[in-house]
Amino acid sequence: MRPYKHPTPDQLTLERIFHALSDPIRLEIVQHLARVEMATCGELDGGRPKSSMSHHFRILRDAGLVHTQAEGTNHQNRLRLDELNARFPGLMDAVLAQTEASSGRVGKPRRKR
Amino acid sequence: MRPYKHPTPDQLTLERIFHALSDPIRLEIVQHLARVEMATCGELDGGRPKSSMSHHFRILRDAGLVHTQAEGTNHQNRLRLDELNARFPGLMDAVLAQTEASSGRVGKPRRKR
DNA sequence: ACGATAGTTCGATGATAATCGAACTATCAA
DNA sequence: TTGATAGTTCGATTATCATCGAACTATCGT
Repeated sequence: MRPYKHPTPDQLTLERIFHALSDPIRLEIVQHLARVEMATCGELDGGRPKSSMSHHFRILRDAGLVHTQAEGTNHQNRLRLDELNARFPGLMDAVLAQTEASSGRVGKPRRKR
Repeated sequence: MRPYKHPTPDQLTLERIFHALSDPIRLEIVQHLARVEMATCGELDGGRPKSSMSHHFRILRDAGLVHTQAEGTNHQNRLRLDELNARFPGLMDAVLAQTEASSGRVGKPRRKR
């Protein structure tokens, strides 16, 4: 299970991406990742069970929105911003424009560890 | 039931819009509307039952993507492009960029009126 | 090797959504 | 008023999806 499978840019579809972003939790994850550049799953769980978070990250990964990389015992996630901008110009601008305005925290207040 | 209820731009949410666009039929409807400016429900049904189409148009309407106006016995739909561009800059660019490239017809070849 | 931590996978449950026929509403034309 | 057309609403069925506990895998530190 370790080496995650990420779709290549040409495999991305709007439909899949829109489905991934149509869930409030996942939309917040994406907007949060834009602010912090990188985060582990645990940092964004907001008290939700790990299995739920794993599920959401998988959908974001499969849609091509997020890249996940194992680093020791925890997994770093980052937005695939460059690739998304290249493939769907404007899309992420729209998604992330909301971000700067509303700095509403997504999960835990912001870190510990 | 006649006078449709359309959300105002400030009532639009990305989440709702993304959900609306996460269905292949609805995504095609939107991309098609961008090409033809206006169309009745029947023009885009692609052989599907009216009740299904009515359902999809309602979701597009409720999400604020489409404006529907009754004209006699048939109802004209148009994309709310200006308002969408104002509220979520870049979003529709991304959605419609696919359109010009792939001119794949959505429903029936292109009817009268 | 042991325990702890981070995350995944599995499976069940409940919620949300798509599909479609049938009945209904509204408008127009004869 | 009758018939035809365009679309909506209702209700049932099915499919898709989110949620979460439990068991599992992998890595690190001691």
